Amino acid sequence: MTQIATSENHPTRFQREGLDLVNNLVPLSSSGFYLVNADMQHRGVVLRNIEPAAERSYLRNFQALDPLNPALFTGTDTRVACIDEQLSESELLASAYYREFMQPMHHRHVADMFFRRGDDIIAVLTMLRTSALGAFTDSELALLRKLQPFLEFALNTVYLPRRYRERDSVQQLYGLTDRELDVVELIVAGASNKLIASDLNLSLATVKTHLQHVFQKVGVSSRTAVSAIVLGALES
Amino acid sequence: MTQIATSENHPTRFQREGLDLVNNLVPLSSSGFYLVNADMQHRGVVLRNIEPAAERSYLRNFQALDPLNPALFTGTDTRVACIDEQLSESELLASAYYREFMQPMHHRHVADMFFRRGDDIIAVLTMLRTSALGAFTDSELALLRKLQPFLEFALNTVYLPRRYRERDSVQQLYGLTDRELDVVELIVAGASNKLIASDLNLSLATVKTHLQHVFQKVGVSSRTAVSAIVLGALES
DNA sequence: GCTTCCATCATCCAAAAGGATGAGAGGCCA
DNA sequence: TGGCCTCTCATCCTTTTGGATGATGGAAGC
Repeated sequence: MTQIATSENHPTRFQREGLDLVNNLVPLSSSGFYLVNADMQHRGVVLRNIEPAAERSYLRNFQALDPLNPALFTGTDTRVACIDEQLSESELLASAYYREFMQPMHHRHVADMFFRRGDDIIAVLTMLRTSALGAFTDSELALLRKLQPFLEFALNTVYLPRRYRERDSVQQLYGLTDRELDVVELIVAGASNKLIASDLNLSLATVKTHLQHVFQKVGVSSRTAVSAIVLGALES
Repeated sequence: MTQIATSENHPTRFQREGLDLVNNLVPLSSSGFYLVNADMQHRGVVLRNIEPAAERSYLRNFQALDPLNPALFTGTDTRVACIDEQLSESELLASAYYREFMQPMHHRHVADMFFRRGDDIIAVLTMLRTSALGAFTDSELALLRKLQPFLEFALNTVYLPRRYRERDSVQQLYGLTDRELDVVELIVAGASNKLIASDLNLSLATVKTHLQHVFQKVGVSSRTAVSAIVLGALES
């Protein structure tokens, strides 16, 4: 999309690359890659062909009903879960989750790839198909299960440590709120306000408001200064 | 700043994980993952079922003859090269490279996956098969080619950042002139154009001209993106 | 209930940055 | 000498940022 998208520092680059990978390997109508914290809250959501409104609706109303809810898989060592393996077709089609959430979105088949740190699930890659695309075949699921270890390794060792360490220390140092920190992360990655707005699903006005608060807290008056100061603080 | 656990604690972990991945996905009799520097010297070699002596023999005597020598693929965008695509069977079997190197090691089929930073090849994952395992099929090669972008991305975020540390390397990396580099340095420090102008005793117009050239060379369109990219290249 | 944060969005205005283009002076080199 | 590069500066115009201010809904806490 823009030059920013290719920046190595972009916080969601890893997720986008991961989605590219699975989309190249198995046909999908929609997909998403989200990080979860200990409360199973979604963070850093990256979606392919899914409306942000659908994501919000899921979080608000349907997450608890999700047969692939990651909370159901903590303690197991499941790498890839497929909804067709969890429920029979008749069970699924009769469920409120299917009728009220999946069907309106034209999702028929779902497979989730789980990523763990220790026993905790720290990220989920969701793969969705319309009925036209057909069910996930055994060989596709086998492929995905072979893929999972490397993705999990890369996620744990190259991506999350940096991201989390940076986020925590910067947030504490300047007393930033969660949302302000989201904005700062993208500022440091070199994103424009417009890109930040679309990345975080905010209006431009909201981005600017957050940014003004950041300027106040950090004690500067330009985005580049924020970038310089934040990155400087991280080196010490 | 942030040290990446992989490169710090287990320098070859990334390569081992990568080899595990491809060995899980396609049957191989031997495999290797090596990093190369600008002179095509091997570094950080990790081998599966290959004698270190064979590697030394390759470097000493056969590298120059290798039809998959990465030097032959700089400037291309080949992701995965297969020896059977480069040479006909009769050509291969007649070659000194085959008779004196591959055959004694019982290698019959070879595919190499190349990893680049910009145009330079920075790493190669070599996959080897005995004749009993058969040639790499089109679908296997297709799978490997789909895998390559993600591996390349992950490799670049792990390994390469440390290669471009100093001011000099940033200048070389993007072909910046001295004056342009002066400007970049102040950009990264968070300075406004006005401040840069007064710091360097230039007019605002000159600063903007330099900056436009920098944008072109680095391939971005905003100062914050320059900052992000330069600092990203320097981070360890 | 009331207050205080947070997150969201809006409008209006001013300042800064970015894009396109031209151009002159000096150095270097074949 | 002519060509090429670097560094310098200019003008004109568009887009983006930053600053000020106000407003709403929700969550948390007293």
